[in-house]
Amino acid sequence: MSDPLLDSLNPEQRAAVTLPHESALILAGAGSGKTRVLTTRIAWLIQTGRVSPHGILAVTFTNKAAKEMMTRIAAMLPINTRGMWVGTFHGLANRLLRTHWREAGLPQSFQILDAQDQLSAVKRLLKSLNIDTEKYEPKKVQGYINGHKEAGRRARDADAHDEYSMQLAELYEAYDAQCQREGVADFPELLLRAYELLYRNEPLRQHYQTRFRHILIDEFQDTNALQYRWLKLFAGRDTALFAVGDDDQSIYAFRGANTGNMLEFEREFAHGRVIKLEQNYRSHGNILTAANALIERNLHRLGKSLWTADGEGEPIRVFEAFNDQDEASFVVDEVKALNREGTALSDMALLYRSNAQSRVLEHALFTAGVAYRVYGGLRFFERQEIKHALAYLRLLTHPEDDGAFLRVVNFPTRGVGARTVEQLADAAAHAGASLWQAACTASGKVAAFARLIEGIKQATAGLTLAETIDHVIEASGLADHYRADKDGADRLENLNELVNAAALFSEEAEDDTLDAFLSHAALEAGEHQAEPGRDALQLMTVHAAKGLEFHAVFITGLEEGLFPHEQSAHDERGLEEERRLMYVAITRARRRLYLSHAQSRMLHGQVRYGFASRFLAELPDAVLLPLNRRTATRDTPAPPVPRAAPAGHGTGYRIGQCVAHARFGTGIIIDFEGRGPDARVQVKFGDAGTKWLALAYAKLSPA
DNA sequence: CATATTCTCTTTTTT
DNA sequence: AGAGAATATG
Repeated sequence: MSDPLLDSLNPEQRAAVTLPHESALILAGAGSGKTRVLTTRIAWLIQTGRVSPHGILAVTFTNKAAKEMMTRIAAMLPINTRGMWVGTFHGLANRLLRTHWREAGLPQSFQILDAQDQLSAVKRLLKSLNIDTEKYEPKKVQGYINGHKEAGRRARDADAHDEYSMQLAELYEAYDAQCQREGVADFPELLLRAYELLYRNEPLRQHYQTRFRHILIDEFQDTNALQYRWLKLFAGRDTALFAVGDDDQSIYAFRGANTGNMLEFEREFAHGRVIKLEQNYRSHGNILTAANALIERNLHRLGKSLWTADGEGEPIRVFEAFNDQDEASFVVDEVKALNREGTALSDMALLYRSNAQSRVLEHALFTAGVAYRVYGGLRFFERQEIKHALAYLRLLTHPEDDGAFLRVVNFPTRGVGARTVEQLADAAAHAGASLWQAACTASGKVAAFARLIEGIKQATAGLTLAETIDHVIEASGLADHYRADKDGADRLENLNELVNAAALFSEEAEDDTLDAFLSHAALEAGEHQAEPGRDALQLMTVHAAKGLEFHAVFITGLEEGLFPHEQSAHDERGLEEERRLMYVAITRARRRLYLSHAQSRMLHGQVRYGFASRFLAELPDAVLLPLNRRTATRDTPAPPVPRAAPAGHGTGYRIGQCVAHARFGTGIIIDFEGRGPDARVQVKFGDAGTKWLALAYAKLSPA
């Protein structure tokens, strides 16, 4: 029997899509059609009448993935998908809490704190309790709180044995109390609250457990402890869980993702029903050979090996540059050549381990006139001018929000300084009231601010969302402030863009209240720099590249200390995660892959000398094509000789030079100090690390 | 109270 | 190098 949904699937994919009503784990390698299987499964379940859209819960990690899933399902099924719950963990938790806010113990219009907001809330708490921020760093406290929430632990469940941990637990408790008082919830709180809601509320739990007959989870390897418990709670006796993931692509362990959930899931739910999707439809053979060889070095994995029906394809090109600039110019040349041969710029990606590395690359691209687009960095709803405008809006709908109050009480400056705010905070604390309430009974400039907000509230009653925001931007003085600022043009434009975003939101969303828009802003921070339509080279970190694919991929900065990053290279777990990251990077490429490293590069304002990444050595030589120094032609500049590094005051050594030591082996001179008999050099050795050596004693020889 | 200056800290990041 | 925060100065 032929079914158009299933015809184009391979046997494993088809088996996964048509699994009976039981839980199962799908181990889906990179490029094996993971999303396709997930969406086809949903379409198949509905089309064959096994479940109505109402009985489906599909969870992803990013908004992008959720949208993609919706689009694909809609393309396969000509029915309305309204009743289906498809979204991110946080989006779905938010939906649940908005519906059952009373049972969850939240105010109806509770606000969501993003990571920035949360950090300032923590700082504010520490300040109000007179806590030494040297000893209890705000970031650490935030990490502590989130760590516990993500493990499903409240302050009372935190183990506190010594003074330090007891204090942390108390801070956690006080922080939650502050949030409750102000009617706000941070990201992990959304999940924990939703979890507790269902956990404690039997009828509600039963309702959802009966309703969702199929729960499907994407990128299962990225779930943390709380998310896993969350899923278990939603699953009733008759619910089938369909988890799709790839342990080899787990790159978020550093923020709590637990690959162990996959093993746990297999034991608890799948009972051995595991389907491996190993046929890769993306990359040519050599690229997969390299990826497989690399990932096999990891000991902690479920085991899986990609293969392709395509040919070997081209070898992987490896380039060693003198320095970061040389590397960048190599990339530019290759990109231009590929582009001339017909590859669209947008089908090529430039990947790096950390955002800071993009600068040099951008500079070279800009100079060469190559269009490019950088992903990452500040996103729309995270910009300060946008956050200011949103804070005014939050104050309108939810005056108890002290965080919002503090953000804008003196922005634009209206003569309310730190001193005044402190007094206000004292008054509020005494009266057990919010800053807003205290402000309403105050006099002078604070009272003027309160009148301003009241005035805006009245003036915007009955206006549409976009009109309201427009009014707020003008009446608050934000617009004037940025108009007066000579560098404010961009910010002003962004504020206009916010009004447009609101208008668009009103058109698309079912619920276009101010509260809904604010949730939207917090949960979906917005595209990075939406500038579609233009053909541009894609620049991003390896993390940001997960889930994407390109004709040609450049992985740059393959040096020890950078990739693998030195922070992670010390322990086995960190190193395995770095290796998975490299695996993700390699498997982004369809046809052509470039790996480059530089002998030296500017880092934190100074030149650093590094060795080639160990990951390069872990790839089989047979698939690599070392590109020797480009043959200098008339129009290429002479190869940059390691720049006239400060000579070692006539000692015959210079920075950047390779030397050999009887005991430590070979290394590179990275610093120089003193002169004459006291002269010392700092040498970075391959195995022995970095050492200061006195030239008078150490027997060094040029290598 | 607002603005200029110095100091500090730099992995990855979604929600 | 460069941003953001803490701190000194007008």
